[in-house]
Amino acid sequence: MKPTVTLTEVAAKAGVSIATASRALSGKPRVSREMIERVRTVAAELGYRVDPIARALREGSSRLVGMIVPGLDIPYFAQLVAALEEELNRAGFELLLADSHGFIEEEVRRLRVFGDRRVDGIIIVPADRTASIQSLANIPAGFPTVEVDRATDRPVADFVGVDNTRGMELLFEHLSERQVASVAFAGADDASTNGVERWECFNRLAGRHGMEVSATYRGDFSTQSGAAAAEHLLQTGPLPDAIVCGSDQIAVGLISRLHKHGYGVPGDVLVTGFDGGELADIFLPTLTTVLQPISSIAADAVSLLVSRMEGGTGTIRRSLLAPTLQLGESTGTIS
Amino acid sequence: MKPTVTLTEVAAKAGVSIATASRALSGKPRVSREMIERVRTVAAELGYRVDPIARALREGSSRLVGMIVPGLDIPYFAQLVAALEEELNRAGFELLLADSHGFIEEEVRRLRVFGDRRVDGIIIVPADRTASIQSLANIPAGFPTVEVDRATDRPVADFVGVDNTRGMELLFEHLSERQVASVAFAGADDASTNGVERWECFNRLAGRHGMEVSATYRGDFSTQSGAAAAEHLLQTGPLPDAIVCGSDQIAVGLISRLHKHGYGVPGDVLVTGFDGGELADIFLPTLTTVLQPISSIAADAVSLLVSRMEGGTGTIRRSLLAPTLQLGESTGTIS
DNA sequence: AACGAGTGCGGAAACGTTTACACACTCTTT
DNA sequence: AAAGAGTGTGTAAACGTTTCCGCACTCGTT
Repeated sequence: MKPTVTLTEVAAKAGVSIATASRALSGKPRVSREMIERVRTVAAELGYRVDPIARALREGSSRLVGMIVPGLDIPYFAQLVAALEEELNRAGFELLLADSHGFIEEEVRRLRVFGDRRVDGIIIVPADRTASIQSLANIPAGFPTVEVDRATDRPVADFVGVDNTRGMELLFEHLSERQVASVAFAGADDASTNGVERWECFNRLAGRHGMEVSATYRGDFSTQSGAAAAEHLLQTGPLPDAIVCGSDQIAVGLISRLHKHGYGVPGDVLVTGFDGGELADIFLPTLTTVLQPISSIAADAVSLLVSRMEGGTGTIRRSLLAPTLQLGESTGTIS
Repeated sequence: MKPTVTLTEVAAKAGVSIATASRALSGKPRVSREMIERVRTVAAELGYRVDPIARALREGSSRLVGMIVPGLDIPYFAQLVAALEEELNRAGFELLLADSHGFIEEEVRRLRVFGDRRVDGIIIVPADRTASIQSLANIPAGFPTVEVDRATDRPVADFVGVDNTRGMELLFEHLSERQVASVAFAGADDASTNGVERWECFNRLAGRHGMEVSATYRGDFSTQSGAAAAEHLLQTGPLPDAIVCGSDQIAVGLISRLHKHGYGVPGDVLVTGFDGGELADIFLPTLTTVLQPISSIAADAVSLLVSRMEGGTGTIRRSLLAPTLQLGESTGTIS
């Protein structure tokens, strides 16, 4: 699978030096109009395509972007990767994908490989809010990097993610309309900024809307965690009017478990999710959730990355994108 | 993000030529024991790591494996990618990921880029049973390639996937035990081998078990298709005893839609899925489905690929892995 | 008429490896 | 004692680009 036709051959056939051929093809100045024309034609005839490896060696850049996620099998991350891959491709980059499985050591290891491979930029969903700061410290300062979905505590790179505050506000407005007086929280622990922020927003907004907080459970974003939350809530007392969950996965895990214990949603308790996507639409009941603007996140992340790669310097940016409320049956029949 | 320390520096510090240094590090013969020791120590001290780009240019291989899937946002493919990424990494390869979105043109375009990038192998889930033969024709004969999950009609590369026949047999044995007398099918069209095979198996096995086939619907593997199937079945007459679906997505889409029309599962009709995974476990009702041996598929695919890369020649292989039956509530309460 | 600036092109170096080849040396074999 | 077979090491070429630099030439300006 070696390059069939090299620049040397193109140059030879066009009767010019490889220097001129290179300039003609790459659109660099100091080449005459007709020369450009001639070389281009020959190149097209021969089906020449520049060898990315040779170019990378010479230029020190590869038109490759490395991405690290903590768990590809998590639907939300899969969607994120899908959106980013498309966006990167549109911008002319290939995607080098790695899964950290949530381990810091894996994260640093894969980041190192990315460095060796001379990726032009890095997209990362940090495994841990604090520990990942160390992983990212291995990246040279100013290297095009963007954190997606979750941020690190100290702003060490550009960040693009959903506006958790706005999302929770939308949810509480809705719950308020539904006359909810008591709420419980089933979310994630402090390992991720999303875990922290959604939790803080929950408390603040429950207070602001005068709702009583009956119980809280914090694990991770998985369905198993949702099930565990259900058990916890059932043990600590009577169910509240509504349960706010940190992700759709948690919500369905929780609903599923409540169901096993004979409690129905929205009959016995209202439930909300966070993320949106296919799961929310097809689950029974369908989920009232906060719909993440995934394509916007992807587009924003890539454009941020590209601007950095083009030398765009300046202070670290933080881009929070507004989500939308998606109504489902889990907070009552849709009117 | 350039390599900080090169082989030249290591050689200089060790007081040897770069040739010897290279041989010492790569474990090639014709170097003395103590020299290997010396160079290795110096390399470690300096934190030297070989530059994959320079090596790729020289050797013509990159320790990169390209993978193409038709839709990363499809949960099953996401899981497959996750499993393969892990397996590849274990074998010392990085994953270059591309999404064809099911389009042949995208497929050939991305394959071409893979070629330019000198990937050492290709893993592909063909977009189309027949059209993808042409895409794959662009790959030089004998180039390490493996089709996963779906095969092309003509065997043009090694294939690893689930044993559809076995899977469907497991399902029908189960349905037979449940005294099912009439069945309907909601599966995918002829674009993929899985679509074809599961359909053929369904017909064959329904016949063998003496079940009446009430209706059939064939779209794609999505939940939308499942919903459409539900509508179709409801229109064509009374519901059968059981509905066999071509994927879990179809199953949940179908159940969801049946629910909207007031029909319950397993109360009014039994439903089976195909694939297994989180969705099947948490849906209400949980799904009786055929659990794909994803890790085995991934392991097999990579080992097949690696053996080809090591020069393993020989006839094209076809590896069908046995799935297992996973019981859920959708075919009746679990005893 | 001489000069400087600008333009078009080619030669060759450089990116960091791996490896073919040559050389020197040590044993073993005749 | 000469030849042959290893063994350890170094020199240099090669992979395919991009680009620095130098040369030749054409203008427009003094």
